[in-house]
Amino acid sequence: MSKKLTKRSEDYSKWYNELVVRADLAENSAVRGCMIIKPYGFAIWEKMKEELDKKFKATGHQNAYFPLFVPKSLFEAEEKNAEGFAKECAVVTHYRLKNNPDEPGKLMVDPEAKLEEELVVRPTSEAIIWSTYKNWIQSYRDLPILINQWANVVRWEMRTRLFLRTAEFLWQEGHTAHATKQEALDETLLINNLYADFAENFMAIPVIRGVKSESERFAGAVDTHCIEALMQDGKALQAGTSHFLGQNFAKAFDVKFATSEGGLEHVWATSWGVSTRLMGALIMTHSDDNGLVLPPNLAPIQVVIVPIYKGADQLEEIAKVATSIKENLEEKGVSVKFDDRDNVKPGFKFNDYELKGVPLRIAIGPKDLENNQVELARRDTLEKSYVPQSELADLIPVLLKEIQDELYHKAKSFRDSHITEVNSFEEFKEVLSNKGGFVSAHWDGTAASEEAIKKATKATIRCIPYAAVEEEGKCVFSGNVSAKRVLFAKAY
RNA sequence: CGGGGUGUAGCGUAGCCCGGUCAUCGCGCCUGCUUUGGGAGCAGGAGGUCGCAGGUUCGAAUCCUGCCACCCCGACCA
Repeated sequence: MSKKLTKRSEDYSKWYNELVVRADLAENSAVRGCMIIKPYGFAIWEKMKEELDKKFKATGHQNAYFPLFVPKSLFEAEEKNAEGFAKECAVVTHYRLKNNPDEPGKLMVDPEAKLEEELVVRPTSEAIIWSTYKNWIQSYRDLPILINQWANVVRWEMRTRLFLRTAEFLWQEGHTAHATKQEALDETLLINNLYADFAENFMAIPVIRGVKSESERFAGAVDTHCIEALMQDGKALQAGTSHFLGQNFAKAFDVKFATSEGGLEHVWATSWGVSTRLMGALIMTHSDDNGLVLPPNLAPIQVVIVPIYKGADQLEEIAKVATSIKENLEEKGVSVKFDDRDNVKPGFKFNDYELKGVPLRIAIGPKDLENNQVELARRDTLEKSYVPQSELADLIPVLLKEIQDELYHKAKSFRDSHITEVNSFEEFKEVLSNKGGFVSAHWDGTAASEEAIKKATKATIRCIPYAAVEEEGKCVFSGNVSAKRVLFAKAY
């Protein structure tokens, strides 16, 4: 394997895959389409979970857990939802293996142990959860129910890619039940905005908030809200979704509640989720030819200290200084690693931590001991400077904050410069194939035009932005009247 | 499921057309010494049913048949 990463500009997919593997985030498993998330990658995911969990709880949500298996009869209750996911379901049909009489030492599925009813491995949990909510809800006093679960789900995708599309993935899925339509609509919006805030302020990923067109809508939803991010190759990535489910699931599972006025009504619902796919967004938003670039908020190691020394005596001297710097920083809540491994040289460590995206690196050598300084290097800009040891504890927290902000602004200015307004289909195609990114265009609101555009360009409507202004226009494809511009892009 | 491709050490590969000291090279790994301010050098070493199963042949990584797996391009998708 070559030491240098494939260049991002040369082969974006190859760059991405190599980066994920070599930065120690994840790897393909022997199981078809499934991914192994390695400790370093999982530490990042845990930081994301922790922050999201905090936000969910601050808005009144609670965690719970529902079964992995969904009996087929429950799964098919909400027809649109079932139909939408039917093509990618793993299904459990048997519950026992036995010795294979024809092949000693091998096992076979015991045909006697066929399940009377097949179990669908959840691709999403609306069905199992709503069949449960039915038992929990009788009166308006039981509402709202605001529940989130951290879980794995399985979707048998034809083609998979690390983090972006795997057969099994980790996510959180919120499922709420409300007495009124307005309350459910508010919840849908609350969560989409919560996701946007999380993506932008915690992950430094700028996103566009909006609503999906009918054809991109979640199966079983009345409306799907989403946040859309833009990757460095000009393709869009759906980073999170929040669905207003109306009364679809309440009707499918017959969930009614007694109102305060003595009536009986169907419950209103939402569901929402973000997944390990956000890790893909993280990687593709910030990383470069040297490897991963992590926003300090997410970095398992925020500062690494690399000693440069000859002989054990010198290492000891450096270790004293390094340990004291480490302690001072840890007191301020900064996570620090002192890498005193003796089997690799400093140059190797420099490259390794750049590959892993550690935001700041401190190098300490004999020269620095003499001058009471350290060499401080930023991962994002690759800038190096010499800093007095005494200033580090104050400087570094400030610098980490600054890096966090600058990563966001850099990504945002890239994103903003890749939203192009077009007014003809020629222009549409030209921008899409030469520049990429989001194309802001008028659309007549019909599925037919959307489909035709997709066929001709591979671009789909990513969302109808909340911020879209009402203006008279003509659909870029059909020429029919349009009231606002929507965002198209090629997507992951 | 259509079209194309690939399976050789932990990873990446050469060899395959034209069968015969061809199992090659790089990375990694182990041991030792020297190194250490940007991916160390030298010396020695371990590691392989050449995807699986048949067949052709005196002889198969190489040719033939079947199977399996994976990758890329479509359809599907958080």
